[in-house]
Parts: sequence; C-alpha cells; structure tokens
Amino acid sequence: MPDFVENGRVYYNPVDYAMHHIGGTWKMPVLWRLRKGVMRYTEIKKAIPHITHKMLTTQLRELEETGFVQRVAYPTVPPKVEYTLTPKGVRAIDIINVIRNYGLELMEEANLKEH
Amino acid sequence: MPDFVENGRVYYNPVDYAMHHIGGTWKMPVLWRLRKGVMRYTEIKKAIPHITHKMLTTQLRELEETGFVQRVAYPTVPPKVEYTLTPKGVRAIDIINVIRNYGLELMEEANLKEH
DNA sequence: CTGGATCCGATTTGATACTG
DNA sequence: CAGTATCAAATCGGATCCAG
Repeated sequence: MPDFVENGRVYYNPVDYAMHHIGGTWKMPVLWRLRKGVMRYTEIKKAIPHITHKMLTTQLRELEETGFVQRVAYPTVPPKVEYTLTPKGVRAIDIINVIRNYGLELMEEANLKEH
Repeated sequence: MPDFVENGRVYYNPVDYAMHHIGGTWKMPVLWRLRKGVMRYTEIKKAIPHITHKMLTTQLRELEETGFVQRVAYPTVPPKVEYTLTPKGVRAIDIINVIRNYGLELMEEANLKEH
C-alpha cells in the first residue's frame, strides 16, 4: 500500500487516513454526541466531560472542514450556533459504534482480570 | 459514562480506552502485519514503511504488555526474536479491518472529489 | 539481530484573557 | 453565547549511539 497524499499531507495507510479524520481524543466523542440530532455549542460542551473550550472549537472546525459536521449560525444576540451530522458524519457513527463496543469489551476483560 | 481508571491512568470513555490500546500511528500497522502469522523483528521493520527502530521496539513492547502480541526470544547469537498475535491480538484484527475499510472508503470519496 | 538510552525538535493540548 | 489569540506544559517522534 503506497503513501497517499492529500493537501500536501502524507498518509501512510488507510487506517492512518481514517484516524486523521475521526481520531484524536475528541473527534469521536463529539460525533457520538451528535448522533441523535442537532445540538448547540454549549450543549455539546456540557455533554462531554473534561473537554476544554479551545479543544471543542478546534475539533468542531476541523470536523466541519472535512465534511462530517454542518454548522449553522443564527445572527442573533447572543449568538446561537447549531451543529448537526452530515451524511458523512452519520456514516462515521457506524465505525465509532464498532470501536466503542470493542472498548467496552476490553474494559470488561480488564475488570474481570482484576479479581 | 463515568471515567475508567486503570493503572493510575484515567480513560474518558470506551473509545478512549480502545484507542489507547490499538491507536497511535504504529500499533495497528504492526498488528495488521502479524495477522497472517509469526514474524521476526527485522521482517516487521522491513514490512512497515517509515517506521523507525525506536517506534517499532516501543510499540512491540507495549503490545506485549497489554497482551496483544507474544514475544519469543531464542538465545542464539545473533539473537532471533519472533512475534505472534495472541487471541486478543487476533480479535483486534477484526476492528482494524473495519477501520481500514472505512479509510479506503474515505480515500475513494476524496479521490472522486478531486476531479 | 535486537534492544535500550539519550538528546532534542515538533506537535498537541490546556489555561487564560479578550471580543462582539 | 460562541469564538479567537497567546503562551506554556506535556507528549510524541526521530536521529543517534552503545550493548549483548
């Protein structure tokens, strides 16, 4: 499998490419929270423990640029901004679900071994 | 979903936990190469483009500690060391396969859009 | 052949302050 | 309410050297 270049960035393999889009500490949690429908910025922030303001905004920006999330801003005062999954984002939920279930599986094994 | 603590380390969610075990740039490529059977250190190194000596050894060490890979060293001169997947490692291949196919899917979409 | 250790630059992340 | 900018801390990764 040769390298894959996009926007001047080199990806070593398909896993690398996929993880660049939905990987990192925060992208999957953000997508996962949006799976049931539209959410406002502050809602997402409250729903994800530990995430900082900076991390949430940068991750949302990247997910928007890569087409996983749609951002709709209402020009009101104070501002109101809504985020929803695009079809591409909905597709990602399938993958996240697999990884999530696998994580639960590993956690169970780990728990069992502690006794 | 509350935090999950193991070995003094805090995991925020099941995805976080799973990715700590098989995530990062190199763990999945290493496991993937081992899917067909036993390999020696240098074989793996040659099979994975770009990986450095340091990264391969540290990732193999971690995969061994977490039970994904078994290491067998033959006390010969020069040394000969063989790596194989454990059942836990074999199980991980299923997940990697899903992520890998998803990556291929995203890469196709991206290629189509470039024209 | 395989592995460990060190140094150092690059990248990522968090805390904080400021804005309309 | 939502977003941007800046700075510092932490983590990660590569190059290199030494060893059994």
